[in-house]
Amino acid sequence: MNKATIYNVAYTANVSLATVSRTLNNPEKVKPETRDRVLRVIKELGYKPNAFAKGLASKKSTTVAVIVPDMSRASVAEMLNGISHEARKYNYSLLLYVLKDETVEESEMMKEVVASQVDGILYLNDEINESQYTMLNLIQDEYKVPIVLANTLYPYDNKLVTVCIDYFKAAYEVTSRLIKEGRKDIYLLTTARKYMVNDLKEEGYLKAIKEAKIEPKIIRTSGDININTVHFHELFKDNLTPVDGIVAVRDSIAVSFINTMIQKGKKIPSDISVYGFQNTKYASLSRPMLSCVDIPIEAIGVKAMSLLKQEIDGEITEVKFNVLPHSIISRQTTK
Amino acid sequence: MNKATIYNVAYTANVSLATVSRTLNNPEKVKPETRDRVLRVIKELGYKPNAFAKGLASKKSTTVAVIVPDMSRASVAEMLNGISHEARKYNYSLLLYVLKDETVEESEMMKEVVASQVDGILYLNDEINESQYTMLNLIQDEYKVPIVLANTLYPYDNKLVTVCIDYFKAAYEVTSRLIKEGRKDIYLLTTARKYMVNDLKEEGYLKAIKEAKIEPKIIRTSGDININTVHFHELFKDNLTPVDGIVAVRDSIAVSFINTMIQKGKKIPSDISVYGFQNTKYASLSRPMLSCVDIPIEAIGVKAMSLLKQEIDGEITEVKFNVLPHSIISRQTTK
DNA sequence: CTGTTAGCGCCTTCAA
DNA sequence: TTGAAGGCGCTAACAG
Repeated sequence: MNKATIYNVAYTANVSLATVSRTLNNPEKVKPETRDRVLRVIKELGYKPNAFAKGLASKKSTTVAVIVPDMSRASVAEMLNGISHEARKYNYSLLLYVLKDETVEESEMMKEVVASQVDGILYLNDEINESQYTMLNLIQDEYKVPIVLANTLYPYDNKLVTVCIDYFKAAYEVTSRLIKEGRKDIYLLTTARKYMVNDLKEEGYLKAIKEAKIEPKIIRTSGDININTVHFHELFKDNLTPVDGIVAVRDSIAVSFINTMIQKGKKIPSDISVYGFQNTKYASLSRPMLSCVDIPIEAIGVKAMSLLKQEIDGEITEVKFNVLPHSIISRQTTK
Repeated sequence: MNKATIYNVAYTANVSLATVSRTLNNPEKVKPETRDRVLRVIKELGYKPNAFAKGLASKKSTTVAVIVPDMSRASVAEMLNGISHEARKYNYSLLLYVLKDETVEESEMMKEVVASQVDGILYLNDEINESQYTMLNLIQDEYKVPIVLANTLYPYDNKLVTVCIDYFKAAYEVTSRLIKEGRKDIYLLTTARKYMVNDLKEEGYLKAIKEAKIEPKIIRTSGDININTVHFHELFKDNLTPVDGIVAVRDSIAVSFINTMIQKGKKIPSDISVYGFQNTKYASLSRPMLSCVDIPIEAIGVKAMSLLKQEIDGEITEVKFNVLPHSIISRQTTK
């Protein structure tokens, strides 16, 4: 049983508890010899400071909350790798909150998050709307707890620090590439549920389409693979609806579209060129391998965590929007 | 700023702080009228108990640690959905520790985990070996913190509560099915890094192979898609090596094998039948859709969390091994 | 450079 | 049914 407290250490090292606390938190303020002695005792006794007592006394937890929409989204999981890696550098712990199947209201949950005394909040929910943004802003102001948005954004305001890519531009670019390939019937495959990030992709798509003076075609489908597969089958049932280009807002949607169409005898990319979005494992595991926008998701996680750490340390960052560079990966589903 | 403490509530409700504490933790010990009054004030003031003070005083955190090997593994992410859902029922928080890219020793990290005062630990790392198991056991005994293993197991001992499926049997079953299909050159595709769960799958495979008196063929490859794709290309380069059946320890390995072989002109399943393991999204997104062992991963998460909760509450469970039923899903890569 | 002391906010006996 | 008081383990002035 780890009953070693700071008192035990102080006693056997023949110092006061204050000295023990110092060698741990401000080593430079302790004479090297005593410091070494204390350190030795700490090791001997296997002493680890009690996180609660420390937090209560110092008002800091070295813990940040991570709010995610759904763990099974590949992008979220990969971002967490980056966040975790960076957090370890600062010795920060991660408190995980999954919004999926939410029974409590989100604002209520955020208050619980704050009550858990986290030093900061990482918000990875891309399905953000105005009321949520306002709520987050309120939380940040009222409780003085810094919040960083990662791989999402709310472009109409800049109160919250944000790490993202230029979704608009990325969508514009891939759509333009399809147009340059000579594609005329280019569909955007997006989610039925509307939200900011996908709205931006839609705008980028529309801009390129309008510039080329061709007709925009948008299919709003489910994020669920099984549902959208059925949906695609239905939509292109007769094989008469012309389609020769695809921009999908998620890799998984692109892959299930490809599977559906190949089953119908279409050739990819000769008949239809396809771009996905994100560059998850789905993209490398599809056949043909999916061309897509590469979102540097781990880097976004790392950057978000490091900015949050800065905010926690009181280094106010003037630049709220941190737009990381994306790239376009040409694999086998485009020419 | 949420400076509302228990004192504020007590003051404006005209009671002592003890009463406030009671209405929150032992409501039945408070007269309904006072209780209602206190509750009203709590709401008015937006009071949320400080988690640190509460933890320090009560010695409980209502927080469990979740130790995972790598977030980007689909199985891990999906299990977390289940865990999170169940944890919410008990109002438990999740502290996330990712082992990937570990710089510190695992036993050292576990001590940090314990120092963070979690009430219990969920260990989702399937790459467990004897020394780790011993270490976990030590932690559980020494610090009196319950540990539950989820989707992994160490079959040679039964000190730790475990939730898993019968990996051995599952592998035996799918291998047997391939044999019944008339397959003769059945490969096991497993990871180069040896670990318990995959060793069990290997044993199940070997048992079926031996019973059928055919030759076992095992390929140990990487968990990394790009690497194992190259590996498969190399191994079956000449197209002369006979192969007509596959059991892969992970869906992703099965899918990359399929892609490689189809590229070489093989037909699935007429030339080669393939079984994967897990039933992740990769299985439904492959073409043809992957037949595989279905591991009820969310259910494992739920069960693990609920057992952990029981242990925390002192309800010692006699049954250490909880083997959940798996099933075999026949899709398009088998006859 | 080190020790003393007063909290941090809450829970939990013990009395009343 | 309620209140008073001690203490959980640690940090952070303030002295020395």
